[in-house]
Amino acid sequence: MRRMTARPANAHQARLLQLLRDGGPNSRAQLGDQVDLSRSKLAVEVDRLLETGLVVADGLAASRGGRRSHNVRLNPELRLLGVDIGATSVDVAVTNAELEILGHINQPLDVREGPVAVFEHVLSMAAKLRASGLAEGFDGAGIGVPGPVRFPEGVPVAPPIMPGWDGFPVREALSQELGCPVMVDNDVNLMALGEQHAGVARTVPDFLVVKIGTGIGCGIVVGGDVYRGTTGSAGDIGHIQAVPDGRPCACGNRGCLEAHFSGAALARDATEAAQQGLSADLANRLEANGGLSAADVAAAAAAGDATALELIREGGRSTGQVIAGLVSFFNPGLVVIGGGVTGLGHNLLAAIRTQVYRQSLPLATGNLPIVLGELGPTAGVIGAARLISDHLFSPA
Amino acid sequence: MRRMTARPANAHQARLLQLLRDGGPNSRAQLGDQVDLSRSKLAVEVDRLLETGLVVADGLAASRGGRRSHNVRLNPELRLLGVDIGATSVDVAVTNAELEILGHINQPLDVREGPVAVFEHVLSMAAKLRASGLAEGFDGAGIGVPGPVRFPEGVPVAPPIMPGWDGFPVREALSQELGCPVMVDNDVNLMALGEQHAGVARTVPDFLVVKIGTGIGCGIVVGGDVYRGTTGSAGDIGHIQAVPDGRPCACGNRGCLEAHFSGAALARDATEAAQQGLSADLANRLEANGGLSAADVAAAAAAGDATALELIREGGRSTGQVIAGLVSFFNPGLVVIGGGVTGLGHNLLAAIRTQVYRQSLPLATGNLPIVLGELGPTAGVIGAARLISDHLFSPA
DNA sequence: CTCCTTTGTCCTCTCAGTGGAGAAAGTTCG
DNA sequence: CGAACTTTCTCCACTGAGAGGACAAAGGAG
Repeated sequence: MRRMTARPANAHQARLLQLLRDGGPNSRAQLGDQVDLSRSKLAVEVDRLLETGLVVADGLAASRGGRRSHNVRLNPELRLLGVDIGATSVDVAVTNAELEILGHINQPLDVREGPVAVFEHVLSMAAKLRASGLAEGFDGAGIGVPGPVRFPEGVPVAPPIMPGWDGFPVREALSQELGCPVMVDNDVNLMALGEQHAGVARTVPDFLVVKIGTGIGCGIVVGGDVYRGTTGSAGDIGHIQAVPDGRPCACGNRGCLEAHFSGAALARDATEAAQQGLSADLANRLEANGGLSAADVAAAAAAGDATALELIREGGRSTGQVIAGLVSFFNPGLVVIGGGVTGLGHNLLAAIRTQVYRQSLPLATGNLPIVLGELGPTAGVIGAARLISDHLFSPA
Repeated sequence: MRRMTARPANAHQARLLQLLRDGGPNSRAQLGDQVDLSRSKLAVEVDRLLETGLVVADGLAASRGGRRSHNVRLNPELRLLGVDIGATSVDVAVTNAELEILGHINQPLDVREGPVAVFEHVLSMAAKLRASGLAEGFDGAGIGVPGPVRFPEGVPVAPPIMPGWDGFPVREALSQELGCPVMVDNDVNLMALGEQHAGVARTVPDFLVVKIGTGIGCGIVVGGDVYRGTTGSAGDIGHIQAVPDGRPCACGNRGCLEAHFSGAALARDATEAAQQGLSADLANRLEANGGLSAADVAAAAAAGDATALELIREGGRSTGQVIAGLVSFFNPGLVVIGGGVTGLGHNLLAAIRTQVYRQSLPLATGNLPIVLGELGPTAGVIGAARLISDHLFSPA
């Protein structure tokens, strides 16, 4: 289904669209306060945007002491698709042009089933959202995948945990299927974009987002822009050595952060502890569920289980150790912790904070907040919508 | 002594000045090939630059098959001062506007003597260069200091190795003394700027420069611009933990990279080895000089001394360990090794390379050159000149 | 000497954008 | 209720940056 493909004709229009996206419906006068254009020029550009259909009239605004102004807003019919493909599940959401989530579906799915199978699921999830009346079609889609991406082309490159995706033309294929522009990025970068747009990082130009899920990755934002590195693999911190001569890792080295702490590692450690009889609580959960996950450890810790708590602390120490190095190097204004294991909550956060504040120099940590992400499981899809919105709302 | 304070009036003029700086004398026609301006517009801007005196006529160019064109060049009378204050010595150089070094003085000097004493030396060195006929005055100066700097104000902040400099208004004070615009930055950032301008990093947008001198620091270039971090301490990698529970460091932690490898650490280790009788060669040098420096270790290694070689290898391993983490995180297109210990040369480089290529993922290291800096001791002063030149050649 | 290429200058035309003036629409206060 | 003040929006003349073409100047190739 083809949709309106209008794009802003110049930087002014792009700026106006972004203001309307981030600030909601607005009057010409208020827009004028923010853009340093003469009223006449502003009126011309707004009229042109109205002509394209990207922007529509939205009634009268409240008076600010004089004549009431006519509001404009982004066309409420516009629909963006945000897709966040994780290692073990997929999130698909529909948003309007203001990036408000109108519908959101999550479904477990192993990314290793390969691009064709995964996209079948994604497309059927998108169809389901469409069928429920949320959208007639999509004006753009952002896709997050759990591995490095050659960003300009939207193609995964040598992704360790998703064999079969290497070189698959994700952007082109989905653009064809959906009939709309598509942008592809690493899932961690999208999480960073999400937290920047609607979460804790709204006002910070330089920050890091550490996502601890099945694996561990890091989103890097420099001067308000996501930094992706030379080959698109920036932020790949899962295989930084956290423990010298530590556990063997799938990558062939020893002591990688991911081998010592991640959703997968934590589940494995907990299972081991349960089997060795170190924790009755964990053993019970193991027996009840036939397996243990990070969520079980979180629950056990919340119930006061010392072993679970120690596992979390130990993981926080390893993670904090690595983050401390990144903080010294990058000197961010904020560190956001997110991903599946945010369920571990403040126990984890406290362990990470302790380690970072102890190991980095005061100048770098002096005024450095280390916080949990605000958006939880929606960070990825909001970031995906933001990604494509930035693309659509930039000069053609 | 006051000099011409003309600045480009717009972005076009700034761009032209930068082209003339980086490409040397050039004809209007050739400039036109590079700037996407109409010939008429270009002529107007060049004429205005000629009026300001920043640019002067430079005779006729060779024919390109038709009428010969009139060359223009940056005013050869322009003089920039590059100052690189290290922990134990100071470099001062004079360049023309094309950043060619016309004169260069190095002088040992302990930065801990404090800003007043150091600037006395710097000013007298500048006066010496002036007296030798290289300059009548300076149109701008760039200053590098061995510690974090609040860049916009040009003020060192909480510099560990230079007590007494904290908050000293370096930029303002020197601007007053020299009567010209001054910019101040971390010495490692200037080294990065230098290698970017005239060294190995000319064509790479994202790269790291690791400077191993008395301490260890890292310059970060993102998208062609130096990244300085939130508080100006980005790249401060000397206190990243390289060896868990390793040697105590002045910062209060243990196992910091700087404690295990740096000019200072290497000299100390070598002295220790000599005293323990592990190396006859080093012992001889110790006796001859009354002390050992990194240069002695380099000489001993070159002469085949196994102990010296092992010290270098061990240091390279620690450094490589840390760099491997940075490479995974930052995914640079190039890593440059520089600083005082480049005398250790390829032994060090080989050890670093081995460690990095082993520990980082192939996607990040696949096409990653790790090389020694090209400019040696001039990188800092060239970078300093480049810094102030970028400032002068940007719209006012 | 002729023809072609390159360079530099001049002039006109276009168009984005500014900065009013003034009309339209509301509020406040006597 | 009306007068005075505010705010919003539209219209229009004016400015200035810049493009682009015509043409002159200067040189090379044959």
